[in-house]
Amino acid sequence: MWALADCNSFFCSVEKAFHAGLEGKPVCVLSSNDGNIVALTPEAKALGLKRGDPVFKVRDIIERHNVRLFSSNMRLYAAMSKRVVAIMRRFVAHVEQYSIDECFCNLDGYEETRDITQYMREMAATVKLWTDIPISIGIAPSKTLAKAGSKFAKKYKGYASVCTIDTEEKRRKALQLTGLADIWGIGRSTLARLHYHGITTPLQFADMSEAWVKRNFSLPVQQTWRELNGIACIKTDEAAERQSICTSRSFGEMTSRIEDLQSAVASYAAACANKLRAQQSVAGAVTVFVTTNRFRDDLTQYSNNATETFLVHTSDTMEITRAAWKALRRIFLPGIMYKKAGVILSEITPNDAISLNLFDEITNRPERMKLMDTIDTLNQRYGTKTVTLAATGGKEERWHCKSCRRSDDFLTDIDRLLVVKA
DNA sequence: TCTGGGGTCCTAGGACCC
DNA sequence: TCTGGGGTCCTAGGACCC
Repeated sequence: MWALADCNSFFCSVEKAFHAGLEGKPVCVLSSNDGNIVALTPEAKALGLKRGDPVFKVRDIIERHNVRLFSSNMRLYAAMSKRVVAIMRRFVAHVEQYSIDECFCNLDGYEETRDITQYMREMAATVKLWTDIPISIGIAPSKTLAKAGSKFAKKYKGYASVCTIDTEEKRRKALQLTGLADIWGIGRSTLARLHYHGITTPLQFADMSEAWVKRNFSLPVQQTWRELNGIACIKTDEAAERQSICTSRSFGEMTSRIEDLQSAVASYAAACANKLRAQQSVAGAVTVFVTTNRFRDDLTQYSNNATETFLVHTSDTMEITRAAWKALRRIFLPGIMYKKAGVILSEITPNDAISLNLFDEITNRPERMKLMDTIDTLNQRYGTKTVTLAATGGKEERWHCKSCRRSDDFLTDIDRLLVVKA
């Protein structure tokens, strides 16, 4: 059996944990530049707000109902996520973290010694008590069914945080009552095709013959069909190392200056290189992309990307930045108002597998690796921007994201510890 | 005026090989 | 004049997820 533990309105719940008086209030967390709603509480949903809504379009609802807004602070959410997962691991040996706010817990073997529904309720209560984060848990023989179960647990108080689908009767009932679009693995396009075939509920879909599903759909949809029939076949075991690493941002203000793009690209390249070194890997290629604001039909639209490859795989910030700038120069056009840029590292391999190259132009690799180590250590100890390349620009660049409602780094910055007055 | 960021996997089609 | 069959690899784009 699998349990899927999902944090309720995770980003909002984290903010609520650090800002008193928000219980039962509508709260939203916004994307970078405070552009869109990316997370919201049930109270905010009840006002008609939706995930993805541009803030400026729903400004009147927000003001009328005094919705509390926060800029997203991913560092804070990641730190809280770590704590939540650590608590889950106290209860279950085999936990697969699936996303920042979801974990699959393998309950095989636990059934024999205890009531797993009660056990998961205990886990949820502990997470809530120790972190203030509410979670909902679904238990079922497959991950897809467990996810469906967690939605019931979230929706109906009666489940007391845990919904278990462990009989054929419960499975059929759950599939009858779940929306087809809410099933994990069924997106917009599959939904449309299922509708075309007259299928409107997950139960109808699950009851089709396997041959029919194979004839009409691709592998992932076939897997979903089997999972809905209680046959576990989806593997999520975290591939610890990413195959690509991307950092991209929309700018606070559009710009046509190559100097702005250069400092933005240098910052993103450095962020990518940090993530790369953190997972002890090296990359074989770097891609830079730039785009204009696709919502402005009054401006010339342009988007392009270019890739530079490395003779020797690397995680060296200076080398990656240099290559990223070279790629940028290849695609930069003057007179264009740019809105966004990004850097992607690919061809990622573990850094113990670096192969030497006869034509390598860098002769002091060991020293440069040591320099990177030192910089990483300094930045870990004294804050992420303590040592950077001058190329990343100053503290106040016009292209920097606007996020005026950002919470402090309560969990990762010693100077930002919450002060409690009792 | 203001519209997110970061991933994975699959598949179809082209290029190339014999 | 007739113009095959089987395979691999790569890539772009689609679909999906959070």
